[in-house]
Amino acid sequence: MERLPRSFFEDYTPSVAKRLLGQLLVRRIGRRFLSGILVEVEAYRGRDDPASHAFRGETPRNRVMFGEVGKAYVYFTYGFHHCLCVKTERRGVAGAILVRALEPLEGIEQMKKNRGKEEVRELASGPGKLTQALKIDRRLNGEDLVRSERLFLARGKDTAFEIRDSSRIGVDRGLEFRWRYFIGGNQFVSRGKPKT
DNA sequence: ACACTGATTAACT
DNA sequence: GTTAATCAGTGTG
Repeated sequence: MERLPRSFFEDYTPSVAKRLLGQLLVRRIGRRFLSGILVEVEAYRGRDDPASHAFRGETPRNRVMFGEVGKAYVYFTYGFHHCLCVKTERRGVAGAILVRALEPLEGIEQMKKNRGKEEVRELASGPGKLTQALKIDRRLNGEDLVRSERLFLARGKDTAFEIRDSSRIGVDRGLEFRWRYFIGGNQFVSRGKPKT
């Protein structure tokens, strides 16, 4: 299994986001491995991006978005859900990619238990769903995805797919940026609706 | 197929 | 005090 190196993440966030499609997210809990293919992501930046948590600068919550690239930014939202992002750009410049959906690969039975759902399509087809399926919460905020044994990214095998884009889901600002990217025709993409 | 709502927390203004 | 990078369930057409 070839892990993604630090240099993978040190670039303009929308570019990294597109390259992240088709790669693997791996969660290890004890001896158990849960993994999936990234099929939907969204890019967020900083001062130039009104939809970003980092738009108004650094705060205790978003500080990972300003640190070393390749780390996990995990936040809690709507009083219910955790979301997983990957830090990009470079130290001191805000950037992160929200992982919005996975095509489950390993550990599907465990994911079903974690989610309380049987249909594979319901396991990780949304940002809050995938963190529940993989048992990701704020204890993993700041985790180094380049080195961690508990949560990391690896090279995917399939590269033959069509990348589609749209505006980002669940935000009403920054609609001019088409920074949501997903694999065309993939069954595991979330069914959230972009405004454009 | 689509719209609306309740759930529940914490960060931010 | 308000809002949020969401989800599941319910009601309507």
